[in-house]
Amino acid sequence: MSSETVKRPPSGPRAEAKRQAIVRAARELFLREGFGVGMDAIAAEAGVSKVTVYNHFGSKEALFTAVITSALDEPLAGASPATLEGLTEAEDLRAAFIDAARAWVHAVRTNREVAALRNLIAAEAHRFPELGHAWKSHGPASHHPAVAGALRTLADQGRLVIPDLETAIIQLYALLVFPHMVFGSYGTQIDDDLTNRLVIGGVDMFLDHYGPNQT
Amino acid sequence: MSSETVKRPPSGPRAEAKRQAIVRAARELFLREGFGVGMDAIAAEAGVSKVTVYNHFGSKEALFTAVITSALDEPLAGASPATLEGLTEAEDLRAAFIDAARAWVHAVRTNREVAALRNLIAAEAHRFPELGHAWKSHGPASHHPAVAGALRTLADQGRLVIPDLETAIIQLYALLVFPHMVFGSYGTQIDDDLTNRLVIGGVDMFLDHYGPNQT
DNA sequence: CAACTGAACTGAACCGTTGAGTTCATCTGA
DNA sequence: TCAGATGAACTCAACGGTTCAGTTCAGTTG
Repeated sequence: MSSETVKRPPSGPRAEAKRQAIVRAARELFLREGFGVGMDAIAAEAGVSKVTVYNHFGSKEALFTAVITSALDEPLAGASPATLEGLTEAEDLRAAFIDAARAWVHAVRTNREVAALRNLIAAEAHRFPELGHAWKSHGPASHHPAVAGALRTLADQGRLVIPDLETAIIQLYALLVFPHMVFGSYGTQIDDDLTNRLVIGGVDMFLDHYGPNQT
Repeated sequence: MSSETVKRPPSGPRAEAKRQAIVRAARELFLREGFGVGMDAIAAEAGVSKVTVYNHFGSKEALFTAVITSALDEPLAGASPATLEGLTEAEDLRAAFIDAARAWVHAVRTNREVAALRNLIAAEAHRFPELGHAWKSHGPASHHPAVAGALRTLADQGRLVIPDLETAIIQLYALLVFPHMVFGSYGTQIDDDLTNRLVIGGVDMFLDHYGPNQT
């Protein structure tokens, strides 16, 4: 009888290179054209034979999930945790807050791919139910704890008065990053000037409300 | 020569009923299954022959745009403009503000279909470029002027101090409705209790910052 | 009321295309 | 040598859209 080779993904150094090229091309095309893009197009974009694609990933759906999961681990959070940490020991809280907010907003604004990914997943969620969960857990929840920790520390230091931490966190997100996410999903972008005013105004509003001077 | 009948959509009482049934079924299936759903399925769901569908709408794309545009005119804004108007002549500004905000948030939260529609359009935007524009103009921009008017009036009355109206409007949206839109597009919903805290906290934060007592 | 009319509807078969996935003989490079 | 890559040709199913012969139904006429 024959050698009974069950279909397994190829391994080896060159195989890995091809694999990366395929994922990269697939990601780009999925993002640009949606899930409806053809496998031939993906193979061509990757500079690879269609058969090779099917040797690595057994199906289009498997390739799609591979793209999503790989994209999930990669660009997480940007530089936000570092600046968030520095917040608790800053001398000028408002200035440090504005700096951190600016970096954070910049990360959200430039990563247009993240928004596109979210739309893709939402649109194709019915075909990949388990992907929604993976996305949600890797989404904003990832550096959510960092923000929570920073706010709690500031409250413990007496520099902020936060009666309801959960609400405060969402409000902070809302004032700083949600506008860019919402407008982005509408296809429009907030210009630099308005972005700046939103950062400063948002921070001032937040500190105005939760600062120790006020009730 | 022959009767030269150019293809025109059927008219008459019975035709109109069928047409509505088709649009309703198509909307439901597009929302649930995405644009990839088959015309046969839509016809079946509408209790109608596929030919009838093609007699009314010449193509799948035409049907899709019909669904979108019909959905655009229908549930607009809810009851927000009325409550917004009452704001400028309310005795207790905070209480009236909270009432208005609650109604507004409720409208956004219950209309889960609106969010799903937005995702659909975003996902299929490359196939229907003109639809994105129609959506944007009918989206939040529709009662945006009402909010702007109310805030301006309150500022003129001296009950609010708003140096930057554009920023203030976005902040109001951000504090009250954006959280529900963002979470909704992630597939999760904000529970009633947190919703309530966000409404009250958001209004307090806004009034705290823009009220005449503060700078 | 019965017969007629014509537009709208039906059901099923059908066509052409597209796209996922496979097969296979052949090439390539460590 | 041999696993992995290649390309071209192929299968198969789904889907958009059409055709057609026959049916429903609202309204009109005698």
